[in-house]
Amino acid sequence: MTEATRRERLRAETEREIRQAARALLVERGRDAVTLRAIARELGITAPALYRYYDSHDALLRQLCDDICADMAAVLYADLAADTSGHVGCQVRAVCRSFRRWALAHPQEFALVFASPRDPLDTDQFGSVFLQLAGRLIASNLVVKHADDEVPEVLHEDLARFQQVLIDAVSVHGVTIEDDVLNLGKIYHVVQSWVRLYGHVALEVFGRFPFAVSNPEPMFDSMLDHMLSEIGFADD
Amino acid sequence: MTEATRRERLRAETEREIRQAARALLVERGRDAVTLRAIARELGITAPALYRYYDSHDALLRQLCDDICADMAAVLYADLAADTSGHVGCQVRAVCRSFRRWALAHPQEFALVFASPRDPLDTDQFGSVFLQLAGRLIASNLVVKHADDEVPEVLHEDLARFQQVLIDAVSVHGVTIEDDVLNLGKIYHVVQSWVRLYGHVALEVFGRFPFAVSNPEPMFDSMLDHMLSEIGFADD
DNA sequence: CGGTTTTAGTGAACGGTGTTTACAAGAGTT
DNA sequence: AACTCTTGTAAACACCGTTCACTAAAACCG
Repeated sequence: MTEATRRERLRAETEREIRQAARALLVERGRDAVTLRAIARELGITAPALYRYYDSHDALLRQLCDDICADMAAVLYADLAADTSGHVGCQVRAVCRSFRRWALAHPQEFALVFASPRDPLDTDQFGSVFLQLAGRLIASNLVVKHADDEVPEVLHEDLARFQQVLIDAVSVHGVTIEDDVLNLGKIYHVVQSWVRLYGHVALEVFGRFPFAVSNPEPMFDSMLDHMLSEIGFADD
Repeated sequence: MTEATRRERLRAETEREIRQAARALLVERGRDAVTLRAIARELGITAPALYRYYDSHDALLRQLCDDICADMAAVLYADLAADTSGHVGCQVRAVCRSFRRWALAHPQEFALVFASPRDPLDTDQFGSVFLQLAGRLIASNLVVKHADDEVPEVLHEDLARFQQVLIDAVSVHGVTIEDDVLNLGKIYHVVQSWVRLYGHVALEVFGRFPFAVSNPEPMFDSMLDHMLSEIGFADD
């Protein structure tokens, strides 16, 4: 069965251990603790050996980002699947809550993936996760509600492109979106929802609300309510 | 006039140069380039000498954060003052735009101050800047519009405390807020506005919109419009 | 099988980092 | 002038990313 040679198996195993060690260091002692020497120490090898697996410390960190995104995606998908209500509104709510929960439980990972200046070109898995989830949820049965003329005309081009990206993303998985379900107005509100979701979660993770919030969860839920009703998921 | 001794003046000057060098390094070559040795090199001294001014590298970074906040505050206040329209809605818009402009022009600073995991205890100047600006603008003549019962009851306590903090913050500067102008519903919407403002700006700075936005400014302005109308600044 | 190539790992080295320590030299004080 | 306080230095320690020459073992091949 395993076509891999002995050497390939060992290499894959070592690579797995490297990622695992890097992740543990990030979680337990922060971004700056993810050093080549610390990772190597964990594996019982020397630092230069890691260059057989990654071109540089930077490349390893990028890999780490991708791993984090993949793991987060798995969590989000799982929590989405756990919602058996059949109501899209509930599903959206479940995913948003899942995102917040994940971010609060993994602040270092969140900071690395979602709050580091980076070139917009290099994309990790996050983009596709977002597209898959958003696309899937939108495609289901979102009530058509928003007129295109609500959104400024300058944005039409970008939003139309994003619309196409969304359609392509879900069509890869066999789902098709009818044109009347996904208009520009709706796309715009999806983006606005992402702004609010991300804004709240990041502020909470980074402790940047302008006052001490003793219990942020109801505030988040309240924000979600407004967000969902605004986007048309009011009584789903 | 200058009561300071010669030594005190020299010390203050050196400290100023340290901050200046640290800032330049952050701006030009990123957070990781702000090293004690690099700063010392810039001043023509040796690294251990910096320990006469700061307890550690970490303490220096914290000072850097405060400096950044102070500078940003100065920019925001200036842009606020530059708006001579007399309309509070225009002033809020001016400050929000100023915040976005500053963040885009200073991504490294923004990331350091607004997107680093930190203990919520240690507060830099940002909190007071926010309070001053928000308080001042709210105090002016915001149309009463939002009922308290819109906000979940669990939030009342936190929001009431924040309300008091706001009142105190502006009263220090001689401004008083009448009770009927600042109710919990309004406070809640102020917080929600901060969520959206921060969310958009951070997403733009970090390139984390789910698709390539070729021209984010109109999207920001559009968001601002919705935000202001929601908070009651519609036709000010 | 025997010889060759490919590979994963080592150890030493280079220049960089934060931090501590012992020490010098000047400024301020009495 | 003698003394103290302050600001700097140089040396050292342990850590960092990275390069390079080298070894030993695995894989390949005639």
